[in-house]
Amino acid sequence: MSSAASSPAPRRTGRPRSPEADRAILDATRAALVELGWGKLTMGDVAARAGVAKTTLYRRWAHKSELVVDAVAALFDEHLELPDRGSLQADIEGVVLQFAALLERPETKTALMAVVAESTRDDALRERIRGAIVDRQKRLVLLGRERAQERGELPREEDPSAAARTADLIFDVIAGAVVHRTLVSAEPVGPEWAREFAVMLVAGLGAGLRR
Amino acid sequence: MSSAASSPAPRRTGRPRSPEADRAILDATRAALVELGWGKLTMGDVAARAGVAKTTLYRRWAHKSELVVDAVAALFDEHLELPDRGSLQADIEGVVLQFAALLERPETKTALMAVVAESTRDDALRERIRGAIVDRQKRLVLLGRERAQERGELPREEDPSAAARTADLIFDVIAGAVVHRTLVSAEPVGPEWAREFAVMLVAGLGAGLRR
DNA sequence: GCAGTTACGCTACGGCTCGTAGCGTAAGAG
DNA sequence: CTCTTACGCTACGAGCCGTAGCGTAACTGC
Repeated sequence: MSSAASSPAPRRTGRPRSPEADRAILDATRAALVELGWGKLTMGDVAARAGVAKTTLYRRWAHKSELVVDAVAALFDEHLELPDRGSLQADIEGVVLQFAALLERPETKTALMAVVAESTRDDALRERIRGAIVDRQKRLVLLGRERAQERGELPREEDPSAAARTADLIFDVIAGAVVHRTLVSAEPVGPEWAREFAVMLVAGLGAGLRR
Repeated sequence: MSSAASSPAPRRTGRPRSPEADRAILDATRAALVELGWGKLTMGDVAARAGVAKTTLYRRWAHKSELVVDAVAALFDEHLELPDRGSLQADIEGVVLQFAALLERPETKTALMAVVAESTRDDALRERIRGAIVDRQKRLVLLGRERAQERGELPREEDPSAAARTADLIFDVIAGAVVHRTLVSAEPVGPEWAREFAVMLVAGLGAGLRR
């Protein structure tokens, strides 16, 4: 969650913000993304769908991109997890298929790249994306590595900074490959692709760390 | 090149389109991307910068996204090549650094994700991006693999469809990782990162194909 | 209860961008 | 020298943005 404000004062006096309006707006945003896509989505349209005044919308989100980040982040919260599938390769295949399924959704597909594009010129937006989406994905990588180390599939790296760099590398490789395959190459990510990718990555990790 | 029209009839009668205007518009587009970014770039502004009437602009490009694709594609033409660096790993490092340098440019950084985002709802735009940008990148992958096979670093795959799938996989991994690192993680791609990435990928390729 | 504070819905607005139309003029082709 | 197309210019309706102003609703603290 953590819609708009959660910083210092949780607001103690006056009429509280309506949680129904929050939900209605985020739902309406996702519906609008599906029907119209990022480019044609307008604040006025979202407000109308949500049965809410436009001013109510602007009280919560200053810009379209922030609203969309929050709307999409909820999907990531719901649909990203990493059950133990028994091996590093199986875990990678699982998370790849899960992430790909998220990107196949029309809401996510049209919105994710757009907000990332805007974030290249907006530091606050980039931080919002990081906190709401990216960091949660990265946690899966850290968890998967921890499990693999417990299984003895990956060595434990002593140098913490090197370990962090490796985790970042793995994260960029996994997330980047899935995003590129789905959105740039516009090809589906099926079980075969996930398998081939995971095979390659596991082999690369083993060799790279065995140096 | 291949700016706007190159389809059937190269237009034989009447006043020809001004090549100076073409160049001026594309230059102005890149300049506007640097100063304003994708989001605030407007057709009117580009026309003014180029010293050209807005109507002249709309005669060539129907939408902002198509104009920007052509403007950015020229950069890819100029700055992407694959000199033989002697080994597969060195070739990968080289192309990664080259691609990353392109993505670090403010024009490219702000524009590339934006047009890809729009292309998820616009098939014509996706084809334009593919022809102007993606296919040229992919050629480097094919060239690099060919060289590696001549050096004996990679086996030759008999099944052509499997070979094509492998090439697509490699392409998505390389391009995706660099894009994700640069635009989502917002971390620089330096020689160390390129080395670690290339080491991992080469190891993964060797093992994956050795099955 | 009652005052204080904040959220809400509604309306209206100026400002900006879009994409097009209409005109007179410029530049090549036959 | 005519035909055809490109060009610059101006003007325009349409749509969206983000805000202001108002009266009303909801909740807190005295």
